[in-house]
Amino acid sequence: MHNNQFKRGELYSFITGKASTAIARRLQKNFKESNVEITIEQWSVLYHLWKQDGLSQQQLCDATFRDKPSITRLVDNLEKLVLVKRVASKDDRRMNMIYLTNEAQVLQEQTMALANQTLNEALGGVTIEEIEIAKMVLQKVYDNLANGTGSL
Amino acid sequence: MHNNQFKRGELYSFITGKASTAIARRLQKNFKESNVEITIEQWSVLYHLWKQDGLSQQQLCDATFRDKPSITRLVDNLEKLVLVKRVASKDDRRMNMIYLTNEAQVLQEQTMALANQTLNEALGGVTIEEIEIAKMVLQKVYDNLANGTGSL
DNA sequence: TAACAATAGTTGATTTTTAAACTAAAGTCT
DNA sequence: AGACTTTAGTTTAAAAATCAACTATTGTTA
Repeated sequence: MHNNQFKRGELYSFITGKASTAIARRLQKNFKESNVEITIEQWSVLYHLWKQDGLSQQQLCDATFRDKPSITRLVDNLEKLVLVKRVASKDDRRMNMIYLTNEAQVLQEQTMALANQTLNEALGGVTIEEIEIAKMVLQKVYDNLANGTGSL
Repeated sequence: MHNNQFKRGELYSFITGKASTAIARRLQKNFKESNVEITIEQWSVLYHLWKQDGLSQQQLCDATFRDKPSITRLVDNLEKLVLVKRVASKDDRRMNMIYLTNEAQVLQEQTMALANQTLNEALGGVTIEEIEIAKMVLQKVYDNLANGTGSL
């Protein structure tokens, strides 16, 4: 009920996420060209484990914005690739703590470089100020929708 | 090419599209609560047909940023739901023109209202100027990746 | 015209996502 | 302690995405 009298007809891309889909496809392509044989979804899990190792599956759900079954299967596949390891928590036997293997540590530098390269390709011709505003808008959108039943 | 010295570590959401995922989930939830029994993907096809009826499947690929098999199956399912109809083109017998049924016409007003409501929920507290900049950035990202050496 | 290439769409196999129902382990409350 | 609820994770089934191979039609070109 505030001043959001934007042009509705042009907001389709906000819903479909064309830009993020394009970035993900390009990143996947850049992985493939460098013979990095993991999916973007798997990489997004590794990304958060590189920031902090030993997260629980629930923490990975929150971090990657995926639901529990998705994380279960992603961790399944990452275990098959010997990139992570499930370790039962001693404090709470319901929880699995997910740890990176040495094989996964090796991937960090290369894939982060590819991610940065991809973002450079994506953000060419966009100023830092514009990027900051876009980031802020996307974060606000997420916050608006992430909690509660959230009507304004 | 040059001055994109942004803070990389915070750009994760650009890749994962958390915001657009959140919007899509909320829209799906709002559909469900109003007993609109279609998926967001199906709706995205109908959306473009409401703008212009009788598009070919290839045109729907371009409009929705999906590949041909995806559109084939989406149109399959929409035909099962009696929301669209395939009509062989007379000019080019390779092409199917996709037309909305009366049942689909009825959905337009209700679902567009739900989409607007969802966007209002998503964009609360964001100014028009910020939205315009975010839209521009996302469009530029898409253009940067769609043209180049890119796929599709 | 014949040979070849490009385009529109389909089909098959594999993977991912999602919702819903489910098990197991903690926590809560009397 | 016993009943109830919550939390962490798994499983199942359906929709969708992706990659590759395929048919049919159209366009190009020698």
